Amino acid sequence: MKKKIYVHVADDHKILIEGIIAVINTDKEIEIKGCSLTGQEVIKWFANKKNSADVLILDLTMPVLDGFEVLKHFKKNKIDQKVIVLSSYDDLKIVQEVLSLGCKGYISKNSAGEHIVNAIKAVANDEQYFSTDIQKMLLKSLSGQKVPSGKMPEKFLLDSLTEREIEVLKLITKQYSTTEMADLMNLSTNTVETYRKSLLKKLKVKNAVGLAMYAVKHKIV
Amino acid sequence: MKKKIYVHVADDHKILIEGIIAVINTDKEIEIKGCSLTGQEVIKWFANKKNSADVLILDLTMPVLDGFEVLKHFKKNKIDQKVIVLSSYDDLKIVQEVLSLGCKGYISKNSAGEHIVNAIKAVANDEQYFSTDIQKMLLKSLSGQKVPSGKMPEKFLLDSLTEREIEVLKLITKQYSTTEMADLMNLSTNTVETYRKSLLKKLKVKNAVGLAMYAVKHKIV
DNA sequence: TTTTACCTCACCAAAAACAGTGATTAATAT
DNA sequence: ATATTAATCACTGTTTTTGGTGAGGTAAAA
Repeated sequence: MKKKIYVHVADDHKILIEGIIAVINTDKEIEIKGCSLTGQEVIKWFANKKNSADVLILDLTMPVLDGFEVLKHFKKNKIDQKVIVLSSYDDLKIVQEVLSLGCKGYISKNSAGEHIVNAIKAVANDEQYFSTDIQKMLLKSLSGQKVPSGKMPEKFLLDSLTEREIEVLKLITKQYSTTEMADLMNLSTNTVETYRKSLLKKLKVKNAVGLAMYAVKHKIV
Repeated sequence: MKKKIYVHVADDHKILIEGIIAVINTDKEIEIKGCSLTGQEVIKWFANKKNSADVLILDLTMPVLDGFEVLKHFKKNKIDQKVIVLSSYDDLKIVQEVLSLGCKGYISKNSAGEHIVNAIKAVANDEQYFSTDIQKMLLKSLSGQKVPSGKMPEKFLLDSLTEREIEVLKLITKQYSTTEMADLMNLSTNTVETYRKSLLKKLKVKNAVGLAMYAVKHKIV
């Protein structure tokens, strides 16, 4: 019998935690050592010297403190905690961000539950682990290919807009047409259209209405 | 041995589905009869006469068609399907909305997994079921107390416009194109365009973005 | 120094939106 | 009985948006 692997699970949805526990319990080698519903709880739990876990399964979107904050906390305080991120986001930038923050594995929530068990074992054994969709994405980017942007938290989307794009976005919400904007900004209509297309792509919406709704939601207007 | 209860699960996150299945499998009385990842899949599944389920567990946020649209489809086509909504939203208006659309139970994703089993049994037995947090909220509102608004998607209500126009307006804010609306509402594109033009005239705006902004301004967003 | 990000513009093609006019039916109100 | 309103659809246009590809210049960063 190998040594047991102890795991801590953090996600704001209890039901998902229970699902993970159910999946993990099918494997005798792994044991749950506790779970948290917020990033704050995670940090508190690991701050207690009586607590420890070989692997932390970490969701990125949680109230109070999110997964990014937890990873930053570990890095800042030089706590060498093995972390597997379990997220519904599948954007390259997000993956790169958490990897730079020291996470050792990344599993998309869209992948099958068995992957969690494999990931835990790999990471506990000082390897890295990525679910197949994430693996493909990383390989693609390493081979220099462009990776289309995927689902990601909105705070990242906002940052990715340039000044000009935000200008155009504001004018769109004021019902300006492309020619009117080009006039006002002293640009060619082609240029304005380029920004328009770039906005659609970056914010992952279908049309100008989607842009307007996004702008409202994020108080850009 | 009682008669088995057959259940269909719809959620865009496979892992959550697996979690639910794991929880449900602890109870011999209940059996999974299929699952869907989008609202469109749900509708298609139930449209097939070979398929049926006593209870549908329904997420509200799904791609292609969301949970609201699924409930609307059932109501419109007078399909008497027992539905339990499983959502991360905990706003009173959302709960009222889905109840008015005929749903029989509402479980917050923050509640423990055992509730799902209880909910399924209750609803299969023609009762209603709400997780404790939702119950508290409903009681509070029934006793006339104000309920603070919780997490919710974008919703609104409007006057002076006809029902059909409001429907179209709602869909426009969701980035539907005219053909998509015509498809969904079983109308000709000409008709939908008529509503569109009528909206532009009545609300005195230039384009679809103006409509969307109006919708936002005159409602709860 | 090389790479990357941003701003700028062009050309092409298809899809969608916008504009106006008019018409039928059914229900409702006067 | 008649007028109004809502819902439905058609025909014919023009304008705008959307999608894709490509590319030059500049400034900052690695």
